[in-house]
Amino acid sequence: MTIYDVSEKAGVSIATVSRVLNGSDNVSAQTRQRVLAVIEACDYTPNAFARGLGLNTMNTVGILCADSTDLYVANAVYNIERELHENNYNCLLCCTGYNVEDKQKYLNLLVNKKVDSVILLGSNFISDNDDENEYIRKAAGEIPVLLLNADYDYENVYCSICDDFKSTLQATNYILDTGVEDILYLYNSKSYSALRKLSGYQSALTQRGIPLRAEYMQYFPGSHSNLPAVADFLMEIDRAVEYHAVVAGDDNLAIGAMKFALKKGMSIPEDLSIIGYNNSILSTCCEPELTTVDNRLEVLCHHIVKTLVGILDNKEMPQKVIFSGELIKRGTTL
Amino acid sequence: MTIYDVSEKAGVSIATVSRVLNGSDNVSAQTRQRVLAVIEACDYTPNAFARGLGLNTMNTVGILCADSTDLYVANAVYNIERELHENNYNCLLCCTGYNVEDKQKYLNLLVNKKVDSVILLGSNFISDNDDENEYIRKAAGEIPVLLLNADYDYENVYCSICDDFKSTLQATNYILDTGVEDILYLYNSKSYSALRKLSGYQSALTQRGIPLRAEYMQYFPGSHSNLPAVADFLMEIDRAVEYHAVVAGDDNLAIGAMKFALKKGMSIPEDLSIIGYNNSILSTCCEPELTTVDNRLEVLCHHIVKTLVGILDNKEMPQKVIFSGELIKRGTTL
DNA sequence: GTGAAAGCGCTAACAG
DNA sequence: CTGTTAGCGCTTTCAC
Repeated sequence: MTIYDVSEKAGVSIATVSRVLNGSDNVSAQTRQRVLAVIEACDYTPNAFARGLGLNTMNTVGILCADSTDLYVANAVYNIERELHENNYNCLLCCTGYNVEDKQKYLNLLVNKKVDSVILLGSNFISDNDDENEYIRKAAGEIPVLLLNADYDYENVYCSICDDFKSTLQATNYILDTGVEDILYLYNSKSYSALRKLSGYQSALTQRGIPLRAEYMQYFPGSHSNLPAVADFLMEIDRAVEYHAVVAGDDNLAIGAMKFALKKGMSIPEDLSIIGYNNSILSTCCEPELTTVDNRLEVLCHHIVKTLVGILDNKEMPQKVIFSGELIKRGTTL
Repeated sequence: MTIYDVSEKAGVSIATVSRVLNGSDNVSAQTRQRVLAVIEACDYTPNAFARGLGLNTMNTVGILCADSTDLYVANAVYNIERELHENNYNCLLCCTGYNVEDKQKYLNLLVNKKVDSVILLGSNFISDNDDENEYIRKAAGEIPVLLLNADYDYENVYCSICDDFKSTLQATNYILDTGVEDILYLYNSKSYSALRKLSGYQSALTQRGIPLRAEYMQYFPGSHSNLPAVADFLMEIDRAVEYHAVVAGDDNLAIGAMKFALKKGMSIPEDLSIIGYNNSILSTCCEPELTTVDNRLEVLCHHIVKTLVGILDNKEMPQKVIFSGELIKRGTTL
């Protein structure tokens, strides 16, 4: 069933059918009725590929992420997809893994598939070595590139960011205010966003005149999905450093710290205060429940979709928007 | 830059360009070289829409799920996407929510967008009331429909299932073997898969001559993402029923039960044994770690993709495959 | 308000 | 081995 069949049955030209299909005004009520009746009767739907070829779009946007099972990413995907759908766009989801070349290939693939735009989830898509960002600049030459929680200044690249520096600064200060000064910072990523958090931690200490010490900033090299491994890691470094609080780069690491405390027989928060990041489901599954930073994911996602839709609608949109996180105080802090 | 431009610059016809593009043998090495050089030089890529129109496929498959943030679903999406990508397919991800009409609309949309096939994640897409499954039958009339953990017997519908009945039977027996007989079954869904689990629980009891009692099968009406709410729910029904073990429909509910135990001052597993389902990250975030059922998600996903690729390759594929889960024994059982 | 016809960029059958 | 040409199904200008 094609537009020709419909036009024939309705006794009109294909142009007219196309017009009623696309809601053009230039069709008489009668003709429209007749055409609609045929369409209805035949259960006709226009061929999406032909439409794509003609209009040069299929209303599709690509979502790139390293790992969609990451709790933060999974939430972002969900929020973005639902809102994009409301705006009549569909999502091509791509899980690239953390390898730069794979990311490049995948982004390139999406551009070739002619998505209208692409959203990159997480700052791990931006490298410190700007040569490695060439693939992003290239993509931005073709379609708008939207970044969630990554900062990159370039034409046709738009950033929606939560101020991780400020949030971590605030979280660290919150602990400092309780009188605890020996705070371990535990992280698992060296992305832009991750390093901003680290900076926030450092600034908080520095502002109070507390010297920074390398052994208090621990990088966990494994996967943060392996919770017991995080605890084991802390057990290993236990002789080298003594601390009474940990600020973690995400909730997973914080839970690892809780498991560590339990093994050591330390009570939380009396012996060890802990603050996570992301306000994920993990923060309510433990006991006591985790004090954590809500990084306003819904707001960010809402904004990113709004921006995207605006751009594709040829409106002028801000290239960078920064929101503030919020400390959610629960049981793991004094 | 189109195939015409390339053909012109290479001094050949578009057919020849198309041939080298599609790896046809009928091109001399020289000509191929010349064409490839031009393609390289111009950074030419064929127009995906035109290609789609000609071939009637864009190598896209739709993934439908109610909620991609659900831990089980998130894992499924990830595994399927990665494997599909290896087979040169891309994924249109759709989060429908739990409303039947929305599911219908969304599935219909995908068919109209001409995806090659569609994968439905979770048995909540199949209704007991077969009238509500009409949209699935209709879709199956156009493209292969693959079901993850749902059972539906229909032409062009393929099911990959984990035997939830058996797993839950086994889990329940495991507790019964420790001498505990008053076991609460806690569930949160009435999907096919969920009811199979319930059956497994019931069978285990019945086989041992233990009478079934309605108050021992509790349906939690809220969202299983709200862990504290699960605990509160158990507190509420606490006067009505006394039990020393809970078998839960998923890890979330099990964690809720753990929180409940803590509130009540019951120790796990001495006073209360608990078994979850899915072997999600939640099962290792708690203390003690959760005994749970691994429902072989990776295996199921691998199989579903293999089936899908086979079907689209016109191979004969089994319409239903059933795998067995595995009980992962950890700290919440005796 | 309606129709004819020219693309959109590619694939594939057919002819040579 | 290579070129010609007829679609694929729709949108959109341009006449009438």
